[in-house]
Amino acid sequence: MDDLETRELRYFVAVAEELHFGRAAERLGIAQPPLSRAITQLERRLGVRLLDRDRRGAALTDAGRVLLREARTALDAVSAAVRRTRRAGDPERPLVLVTKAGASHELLRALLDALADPVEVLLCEVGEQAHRLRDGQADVALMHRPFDDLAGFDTADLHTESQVAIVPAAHPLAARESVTLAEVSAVPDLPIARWPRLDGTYPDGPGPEVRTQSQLAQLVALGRTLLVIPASSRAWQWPEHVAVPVVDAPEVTTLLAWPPGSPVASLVRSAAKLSF
Amino acid sequence: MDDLETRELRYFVAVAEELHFGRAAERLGIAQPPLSRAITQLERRLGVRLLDRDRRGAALTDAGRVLLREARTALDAVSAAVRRTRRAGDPERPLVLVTKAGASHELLRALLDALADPVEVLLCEVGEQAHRLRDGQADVALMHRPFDDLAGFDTADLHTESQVAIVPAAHPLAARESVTLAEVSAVPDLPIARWPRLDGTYPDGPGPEVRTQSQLAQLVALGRTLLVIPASSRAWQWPEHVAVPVVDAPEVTTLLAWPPGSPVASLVRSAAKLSF
DNA sequence: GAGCCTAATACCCGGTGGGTATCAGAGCTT
DNA sequence: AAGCTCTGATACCCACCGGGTATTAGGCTC
Repeated sequence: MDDLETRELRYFVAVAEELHFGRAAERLGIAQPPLSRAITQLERRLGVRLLDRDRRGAALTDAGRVLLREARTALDAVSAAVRRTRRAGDPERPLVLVTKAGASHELLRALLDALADPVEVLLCEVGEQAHRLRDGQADVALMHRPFDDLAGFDTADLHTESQVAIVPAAHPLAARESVTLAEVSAVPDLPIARWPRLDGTYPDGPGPEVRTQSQLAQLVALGRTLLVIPASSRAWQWPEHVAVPVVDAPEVTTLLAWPPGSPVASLVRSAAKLSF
Repeated sequence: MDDLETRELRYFVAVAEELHFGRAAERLGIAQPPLSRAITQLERRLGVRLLDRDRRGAALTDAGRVLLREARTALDAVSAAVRRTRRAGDPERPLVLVTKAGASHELLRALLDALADPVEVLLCEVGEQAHRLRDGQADVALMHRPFDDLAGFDTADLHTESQVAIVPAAHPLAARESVTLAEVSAVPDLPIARWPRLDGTYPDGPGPEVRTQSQLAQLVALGRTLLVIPASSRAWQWPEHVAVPVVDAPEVTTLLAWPPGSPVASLVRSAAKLSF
């Protein structure tokens, strides 16, 4: 009566994301009628209307939005169970550490040295670490406060530092000893790039839209945007750019995060202590 | 190939908990042969041996222990999805707050007043709040640091206080201005009670074993054990007992906890600010 | 009103989850 | 040592249900 199967959750997520039964069915590799029936049955079992069907598709109800969020985390948890169990059965399983491209090499190197066991490093795009951790693709993540979403993880701080602005050497700001956030936000010819939100849409603003680190690097190199980043991120500093301290930007803490209850906790904590 | 159904997880959890196919099958309401087959199939699909079958039952492998832990959290997440979706579809859904019996009445009252919306209060035993939160039976929990397991939740502190020891008025310690943890631990005629661990076993020690608050209350009332608790817990202080400050006991923080990403976050945060 | 695009309904089929009956092997008991 | 007992595994069958195709039912556009 009240235990759903993951299949039903997958089906619902597909429909909720596509908002279209036909496309969702195609994505799932099944025909449209069984999918319609499955969703109807799901609604009957939950006793709740999830979608408002309409002549040109479907729209989520409030309850549907709740289920979409909950179903995603539940499916992640199931995936995590599969991945972690498989890895636990592998005799020479490496620890998987996920980090975004562009994190400090020195710190990463020191960390890998501190961990005696073999470690596999997985690179992902900005903001993706949490998801990799949640669905079991990684055991531990290198993340940054206050940027990354740390909700639901245990953490150990590694390093705290201030931020600098990366500007073309020829720009007026490049001569400054230091700048403020208000100043860098207001530079009209170097609007700050906009990252997508969790739902894939972009906030309004004058800056260019970017999805990946490499897109951003391209824009910075072209002198089309400026960038506020932790001081240690030397990878961004080409000869034709300079780094100017931003006095009132929040401190950035590089830290390790892992799912609560994971057996990596003790290992990682001691490594974090060792390396700093 | 790599997506399990919750049914398979439920079956495995039952076997892993009973360590006996027959009893597990009975608990699940199915016959033993299909259960054996399901577990075998699960092992084949994961490519990992989960149980060492034996003449007198079964024992978990390392991978099996991993799957047991992961499967429980995944099943909790699925239950949470069902509960929260049902509640989201209910037009006059109350917020469900879970607290252990014996928490401060004044604080709880102030909190309920601060929350404009109707709130349903759910009482549970010590240490059970986290589970109620994880499987969606509650939206927010009143918990205590450093006692409760806060892993995986967002929190807002409400109140911090020191601890006192509750001892019979006739006892020598009752005359003291203050005591230390070392002193109260060493009182031979009032050994501190032992609570079960997460797996249900008890740590060694001279004190009586308790499972519930009321059992403990009984023992305290009988003068068979002493108790170190936050100073505000007046409910424990009968006329024939006195409270003696414990100078080196850790401060106890009463706080609200909720699952990350929950829409109650903003509501609860503002209420927490209002009430203190 | 014709044509379309949507989701829902009708109906059939095959796979598989669950049932009973039975087997197989490792301790006990005597 | 033979047999009993308790375990999980195997064999086999059935019925349900998840998935398929064909079709219907609305509502929009032109």
